[in-house]
Amino acid sequence: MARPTSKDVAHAAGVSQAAVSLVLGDKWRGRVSEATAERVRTAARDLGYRPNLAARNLRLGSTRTVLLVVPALTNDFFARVYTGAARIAAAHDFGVVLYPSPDGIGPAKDPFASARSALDGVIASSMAAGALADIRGADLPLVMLDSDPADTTAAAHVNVDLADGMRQMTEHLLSLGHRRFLHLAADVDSWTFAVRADSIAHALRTAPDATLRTEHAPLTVHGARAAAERALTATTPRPTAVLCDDDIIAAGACKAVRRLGLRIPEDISVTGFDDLALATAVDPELTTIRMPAELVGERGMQALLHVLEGKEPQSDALPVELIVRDSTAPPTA
Amino acid sequence: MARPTSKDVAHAAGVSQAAVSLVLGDKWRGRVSEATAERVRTAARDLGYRPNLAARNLRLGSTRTVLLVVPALTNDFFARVYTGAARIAAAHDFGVVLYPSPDGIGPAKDPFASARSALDGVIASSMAAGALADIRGADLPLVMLDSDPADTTAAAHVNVDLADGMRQMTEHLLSLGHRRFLHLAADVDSWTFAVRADSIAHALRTAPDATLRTEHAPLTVHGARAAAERALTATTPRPTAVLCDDDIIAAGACKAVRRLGLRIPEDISVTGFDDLALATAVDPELTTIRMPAELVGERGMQALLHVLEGKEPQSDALPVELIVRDSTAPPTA
DNA sequence: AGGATGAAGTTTTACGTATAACGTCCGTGG
DNA sequence: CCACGGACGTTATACGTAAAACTTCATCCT
Repeated sequence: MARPTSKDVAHAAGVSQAAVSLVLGDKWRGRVSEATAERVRTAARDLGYRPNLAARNLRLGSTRTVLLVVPALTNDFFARVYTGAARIAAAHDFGVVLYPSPDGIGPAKDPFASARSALDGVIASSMAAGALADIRGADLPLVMLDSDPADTTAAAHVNVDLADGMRQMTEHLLSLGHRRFLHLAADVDSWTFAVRADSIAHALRTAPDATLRTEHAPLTVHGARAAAERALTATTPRPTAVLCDDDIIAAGACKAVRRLGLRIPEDISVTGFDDLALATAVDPELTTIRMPAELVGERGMQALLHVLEGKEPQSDALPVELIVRDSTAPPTA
Repeated sequence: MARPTSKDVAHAAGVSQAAVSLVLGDKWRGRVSEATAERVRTAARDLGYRPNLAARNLRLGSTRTVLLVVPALTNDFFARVYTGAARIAAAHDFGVVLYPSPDGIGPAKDPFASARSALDGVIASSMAAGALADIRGADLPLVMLDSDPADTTAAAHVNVDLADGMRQMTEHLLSLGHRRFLHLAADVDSWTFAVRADSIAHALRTAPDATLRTEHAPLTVHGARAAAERALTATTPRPTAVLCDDDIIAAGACKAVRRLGLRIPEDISVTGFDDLALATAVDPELTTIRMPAELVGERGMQALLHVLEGKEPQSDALPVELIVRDSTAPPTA
């Protein structure tokens, strides 16, 4: 038989469709007797009734579903953001649908083809500058995570104190005695990486004798390895510390250093960013900056829920933490 | 103003709502004049009209959306499966919604809370034995990837020739001269891992002098490291080759080997499985088995589309490939 | 006694879309 | 001169649900 509807349940229980809706919607205290309610419930169970979500969404004018747009799935930062967002959503009887932007960090082309469900709102994390055109056009409430706070198309922002993170990292290296730096910057035009570069430059002003070379690297281990190798061989005297925009880039940098026959951290210190699972999967384990990823997801969802309720959300910069592991040490030269 | 409906567009263009639906649905050849059609289109554009998906889904009785259930997001195998599935889906004007089972490889609790959009079907990848109860109860067409073909609740299966993969890997090590094996098995009751164990046992029958010890390890780098350390110190004489169920476990095993002061591959060979990004991010790069992950996603989606059209899908085992890198070598002892 | 109250339902309506069924006008062939 | 079929639309209806508005009947207070 075809999928049973509430009308079928009503017929089976000998009541009207409205009664079924009341009972199953748990809004029947004082409107339907306990006996009838029980009859409806068993009828529904016997028929295997599942409400038609499309009809409910149409009726209610809301789907209690939000879209989370992320640039990549292979990065567990986003997995943790999702976890946090989904937890808060579940507590408010909302669902989260995940849309990985197909080109990695790049334009999000028609995310609504991927999730044709009607949506109540959108959360976008760490997206590149012009990547959200389609989403903006949809006039849905938008919360941006880890993105330029100056972007006014978003109803709210949730950001991590990245500048403080890169400052802490740079000062960590300075205090170890490093003065010649290589910055392996992600080859992506996104706010989150621009902040890192600024912050390094700013932190180095306190050390006038420090030198900084910047090299751009793709967000893959092998691409980053090639870029690091290039930069390390081309720069004399050789840098003693490599600041990477990301743990993935750092993993590539480590491979490059070893390829050149050098040791980490004795000859060169390497630092990551994000504290991905990768950071402790490689040898040596990376000194890095831990992002409160789940908290970012939670705050993002809370902000969106506030927007949906018409309240004004507040946004503040969440703190990060410097995690010192085995990839940094004082320079020997 | 509130979101415009097709009725608003009709009013603006001076036609009936039906005409709007015909024009925008691209089903108007011979029913509406080109001039009127153009008027409707500009009116729709001016008002920023977007069709209400919930209403359309209700009317059509189909959402052209399928759910992809995966056990984890941090594993790029699943990211690639998604990519393949989404590509095929897009070509057929379908969307894919991703549901990461919250407990990693474990029970999928109410996936429909996560994607309350009505769904036309479900694809589930590599899920543990009893993890799909809720999905089965939803009486939606179900395609299973990388799962027990004997499970008859699925309308179709897409599998990779894992047995052949583990056979190739075992024979690779045998041909290098290894005889003392440690199998680091994933601590998960799922078909995909059961096959690996069987296949190793089967392949070792051709070498009567070979010994095999099996140790269970969690699917995390650190958990696997601990398990590997335990097994390697407890077994004498020490194994010369470690067969891991997964690249993540292999990464942990590598850390364990180095902690014991041994070298890879000179003292101990370590093998992975899946060819994740991690396999080439660690040092040495892992000898592993490459899975045709995107192809799995594509075939899965094709099978589901066939089921939805009432056709019978065919299922065959996709081939894998042995990738020899730097983590395996002949034993020196 | 008689209206007010409340329990236990039912009838009706609306959500926005897609499409089947139905009109209307006009040119044309017989 | 009239029936007939295309071109160009419109009107009406159904999808399944939630909830407002209404009915019915028994009880209770004054």
